[in-house]
Amino acid sequence: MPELPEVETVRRGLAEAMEGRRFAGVTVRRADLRFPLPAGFAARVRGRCLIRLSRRAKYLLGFMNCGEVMVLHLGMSGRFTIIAPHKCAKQTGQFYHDRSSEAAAIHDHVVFIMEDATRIVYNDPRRFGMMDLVRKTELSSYRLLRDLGPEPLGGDFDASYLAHAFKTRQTSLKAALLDQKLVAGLGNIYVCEALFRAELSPLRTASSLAGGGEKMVPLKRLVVTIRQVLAEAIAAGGSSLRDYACTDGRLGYFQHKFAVYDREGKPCSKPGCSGTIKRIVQNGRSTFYCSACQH
DNA sequence: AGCTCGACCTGCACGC
DNA sequence: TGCGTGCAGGTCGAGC
Repeated sequence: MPELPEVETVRRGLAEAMEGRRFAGVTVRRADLRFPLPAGFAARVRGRCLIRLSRRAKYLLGFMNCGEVMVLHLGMSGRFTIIAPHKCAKQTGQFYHDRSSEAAAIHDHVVFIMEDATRIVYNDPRRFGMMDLVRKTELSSYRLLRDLGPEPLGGDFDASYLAHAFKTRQTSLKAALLDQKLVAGLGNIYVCEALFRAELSPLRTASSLAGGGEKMVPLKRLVVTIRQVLAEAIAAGGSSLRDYACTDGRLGYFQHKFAVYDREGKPCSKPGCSGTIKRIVQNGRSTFYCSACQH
């Protein structure tokens, strides 16, 4: 379920349940996620205190009082469910409502138990997610984080950065924006949505937008729309497609605001545009756009 | 250096 | 009903 807004939604939910608390226990039911969990994962987390949970791109970073950082990624289908102590399943969300809390679902791979008995369950059918432990001092050189581009909601991401980054990119605008080295956190949905709002064709060569002067106008528009769409999605609690976006079992609702994603054949919603949303495949992934108003 | 593609997994919707 | 096919929010590494 993870693009930046979904991961941020999860982070906020987990932070409330975990920050400032000790791990009373960790149960690993399956260690073979995208990569095997590091040796002694449970033992290295148990007894530690989670000081702060932050986010970098689509990664969650759990800073612990031992100087180690838990690095988490949800892959395509990973999700966390928080089960508060001494509450019936009804109150903890519909996800666990109809199955007894002691019977773990087959894809519940890792369970964290906090000192207040809150259980935090990581469920991931496809097992594209990962968990690792990295020393805080080595975080910046950590293989999976070191090459990431700027945060799209951060100050380093602006039109002049894009102009520079696009200069040598002969690939499509769509593929360029999905490249986490260029900008970190965008995924298939929000790239489609941002390009639609910016009225830019996903098929354009990225380098066609590079260069100064007049060329900065569409880049500025693109930066604005990327930020807007991410901010709106975060405010909506992310998008819920096949999975739950929120740790409490409630659904994010941004999917109801999609203008193009998964809307093949529907009319374009731009005022005055009579186009129809098309679906094409770029780099093996679906792209949804309006060829009438995106250029 | 940059680009494309296959691989990693499971589940679900669809058509026959 | 059952089975095959294609598709899904990600990303790493191989090979060009």
